Amino acid sequence: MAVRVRYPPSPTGFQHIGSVRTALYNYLYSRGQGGTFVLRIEDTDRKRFVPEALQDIYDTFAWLGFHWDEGPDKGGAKGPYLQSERLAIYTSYVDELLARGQAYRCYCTAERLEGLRKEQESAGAANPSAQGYDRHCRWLPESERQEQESAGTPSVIRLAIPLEGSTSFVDMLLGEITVENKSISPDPVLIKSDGFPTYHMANVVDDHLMEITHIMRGQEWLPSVPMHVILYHALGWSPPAYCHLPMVMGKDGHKLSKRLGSTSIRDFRAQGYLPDALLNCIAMVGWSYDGSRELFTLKELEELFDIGKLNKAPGVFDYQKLDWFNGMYIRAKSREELADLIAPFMKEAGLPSDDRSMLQGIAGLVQERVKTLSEVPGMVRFIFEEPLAPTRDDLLPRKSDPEKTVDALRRLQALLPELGGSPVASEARLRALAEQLGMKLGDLLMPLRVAVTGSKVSPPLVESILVMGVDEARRRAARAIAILEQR
RNA sequence: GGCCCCUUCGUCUAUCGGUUAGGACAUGAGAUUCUCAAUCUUAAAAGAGGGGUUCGAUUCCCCUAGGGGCUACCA
Repeated sequence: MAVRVRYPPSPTGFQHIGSVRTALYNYLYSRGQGGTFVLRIEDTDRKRFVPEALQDIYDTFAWLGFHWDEGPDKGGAKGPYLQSERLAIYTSYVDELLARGQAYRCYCTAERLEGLRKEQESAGAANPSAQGYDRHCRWLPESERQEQESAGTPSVIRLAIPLEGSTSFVDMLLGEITVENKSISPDPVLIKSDGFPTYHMANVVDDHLMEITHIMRGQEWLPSVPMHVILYHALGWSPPAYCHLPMVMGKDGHKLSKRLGSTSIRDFRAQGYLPDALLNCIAMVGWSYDGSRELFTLKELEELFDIGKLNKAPGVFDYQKLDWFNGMYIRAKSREELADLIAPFMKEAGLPSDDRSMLQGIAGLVQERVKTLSEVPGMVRFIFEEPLAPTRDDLLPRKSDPEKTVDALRRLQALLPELGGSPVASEARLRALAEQLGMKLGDLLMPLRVAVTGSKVSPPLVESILVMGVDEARRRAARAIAILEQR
């Protein structure tokens, strides 16, 4: 049977590291198996729906560069792929369950449920097992049921979980798992009072109707599997294969959340991470190829991904490692590619971003010393905006007299117009000057570096000057000389 | 509280009974270098604890501990 997997986000927040990893593994598995990858939007919670989040799903995966074969934007034979457009389907199946007595209407009010919860909390250890709904309406006499119906009391529909026995299933990663029916959430809601299905109902019905063969998702779903299995059986279906992935956690050891710094993909994008780097890094949390190789393109991952190499233990997403990955990918780009990537960040920072040869020059300046694209403007701002006037202290190397430094700066200033062409040739001329003065090139250049860049730390000076233009560099050198000559 | 899952360097991981327990990030030291980076070399760094099984356990089983998840008319 052809493999069909799905990624079912709910549009309640932005796509983040954890959700994208789940999507990625599903995608990779579908590619490796020659299967189909389906996107299904689980928008059954009207209160939490945020339209921006829906758009974010499309934007994120377009940027990351992998896509589904069937989905709301793409169509497909098993649609619609928006759960809010499938309401009639869910009700028809729940009617069957109702008719067979496998589900029942519950008229309990939110207040009663709340009171029940409080009661159970205070009962504490005295009543260890029975937590959750007390199944009050499951045993409602027919007369009372009629009464509620004619009174028009709002109701939900609950699944009647078997009171005895146990339910088991096999997880591809975790093996066989068996749970006592007694410990399954007592009679979960299938249809809410607003007529929308809950996740439990919708995902079971849709996975079956969409002929999903494998469910790959985070381990936080593990506890609800027995209940889903019961639902499948109640509907006369058999469940798909399960594979529960280890969770991705933040540095605090908890499930990734907004508060721990940015985890949303759009934020990483804004900070100047490259999609390939991010994907590569995400893929390595919970899966590894052989423990030594860790640089992979999407294409390679598609071929190499293997469920057997998944890890069972949850993993912490390492931001420092992401920086390293990003640096590797930035360095692997060509000047031209990097120039294109840099342009929007220059523009965003209010710096020139249209001159391609200039951008390529900048790419050369920063390529080996930047971890994210957003660092670029700060690193090259001095090229476009004259830095604050340096102080004497900054200009004067330790243990060096002002006269010598001024003299060196003068010589440099005079030499500047002759620079040009290749950085190598320019550097050779400066090296010759240093030799002539009996100085090390580094010592000769430091005052000029401060004069030109405003800092002792900068991209390579010679190349920077060439990008900036020698005239501007001369002006700044002159300014530095003036500062040193002030008494 | 109950149920479920997990447990190798600080972090991501390799090992599918026999290894000096390997790699990577981060960290320290050194080399190189026009500063900073990048690059190269190098150092330190791990099998939670206790029982078994076995000629032999990081590896298989059990217990304990620790961590995480779930326990909604959210997904």
